[in-house]
Amino acid sequence: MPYRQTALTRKNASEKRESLLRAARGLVAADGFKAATVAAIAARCSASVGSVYSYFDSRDRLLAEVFRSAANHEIDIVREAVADSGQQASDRIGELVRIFSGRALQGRRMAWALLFEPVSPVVEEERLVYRRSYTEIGEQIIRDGLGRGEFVPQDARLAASAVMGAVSEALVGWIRPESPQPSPAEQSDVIDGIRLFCFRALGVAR
Amino acid sequence: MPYRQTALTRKNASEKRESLLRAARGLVAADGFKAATVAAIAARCSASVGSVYSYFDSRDRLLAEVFRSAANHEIDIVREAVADSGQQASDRIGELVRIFSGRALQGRRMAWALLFEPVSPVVEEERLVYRRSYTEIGEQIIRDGLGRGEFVPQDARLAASAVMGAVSEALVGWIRPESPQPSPAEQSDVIDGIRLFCFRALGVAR
DNA sequence: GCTTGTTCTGAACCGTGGTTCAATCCTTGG
DNA sequence: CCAAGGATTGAACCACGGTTCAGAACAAGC
Repeated sequence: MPYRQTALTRKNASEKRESLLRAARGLVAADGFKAATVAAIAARCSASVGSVYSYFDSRDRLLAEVFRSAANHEIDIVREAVADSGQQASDRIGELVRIFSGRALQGRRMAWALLFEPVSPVVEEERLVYRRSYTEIGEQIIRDGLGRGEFVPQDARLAASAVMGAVSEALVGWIRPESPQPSPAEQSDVIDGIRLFCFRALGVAR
Repeated sequence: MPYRQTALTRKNASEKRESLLRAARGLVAADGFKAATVAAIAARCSASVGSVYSYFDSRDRLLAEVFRSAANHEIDIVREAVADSGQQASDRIGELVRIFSGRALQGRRMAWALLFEPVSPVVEEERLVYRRSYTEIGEQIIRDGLGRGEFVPQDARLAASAVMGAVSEALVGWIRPESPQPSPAEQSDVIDGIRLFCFRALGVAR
């Protein structure tokens, strides 16, 4: 029974669809994609395994949708925070690093799921888009900064990748599910450390 | 039939063990850990599936051993290249980045397997050690450089992680199996770009 | 209430690849 | 040449979770 659009026949079809997505998202936020089995998702909605397949083609597509919505939510927040309203590019990069890291350290399980957890190729596809989005945001800011002579001349694309890599790697130790929640003091130390590292790397004029 | 030490009973037992490891390593180097199925490994040695289990407890342990030996080989090369013999710490970090990146761009499939390919938890354990080794090498050099006043004061551990992250992320696009082999010119551009990025980040006095 | 169409249910199915083990082959010592 | 024990073989087994689908439950129209 391939997935058909049922919104026209049942007025609460899309509502149930949403509810399944929310259930899956909850499971992912609590224990990662691995925990979001079809059975667990269905159970959370007091629905049956089979009914999930009336709303989604496959578990992979369902999870891809969960990934997309969670990722978009994150990206919107970051994009909002670094929107160009005339400040220094370095401040905008600083905000990018700060918001990204801060949210990751707050919602560690979800951050880990979005950034690092092994997932199926279909979901990995979404992750690629997600990472690229961040890199593009960074790249644009760096390009702006280069235009204003705020940064040392360099390849903006490479620099943006390297910044994202530096941030991710510096965070991964703190985000990994088996590691303990860092204290607020540790959190701000890490974030400040990364910010400064990135500022120096970009050659921010002081 | 759990794995027993057979070296005492068959003088070519350890030889066959080696041969299985070499076969597995070849498969990993060609197509990643995923391609190293027990059947494929056995076939490469004209051995049977079952006999693999006379030499190894499980596929996971076999692959963990493959990972360890390949990783140690890489690390030895890097360690050799950055051994302290009185140069500037910045040159040593430069070499670390150069050798690491150069080798990754050369043996892309193996680099991808060691750095990024999803693997079982048992093998992931080895990867953790592997990454930590690189970070520790970097950390030590940075610490030396800080002692000599070559770098701007900073947390050596964080800086080393960030450097490794920056390098990995800048490389991943070029290493990913589905991406095409970069030309020599592109390779040296990337490597030089990352080197400079890291130099700036560390605040190398110029 | 009956008919017809729609949704829901969950036990059975399936694909994959690691693992086992009884049968067989080989080697060694006498 | 013949045991006896270790090594080898590979088909059968198993675990796992996603997927299916025949039947049950339900809703709508008459």
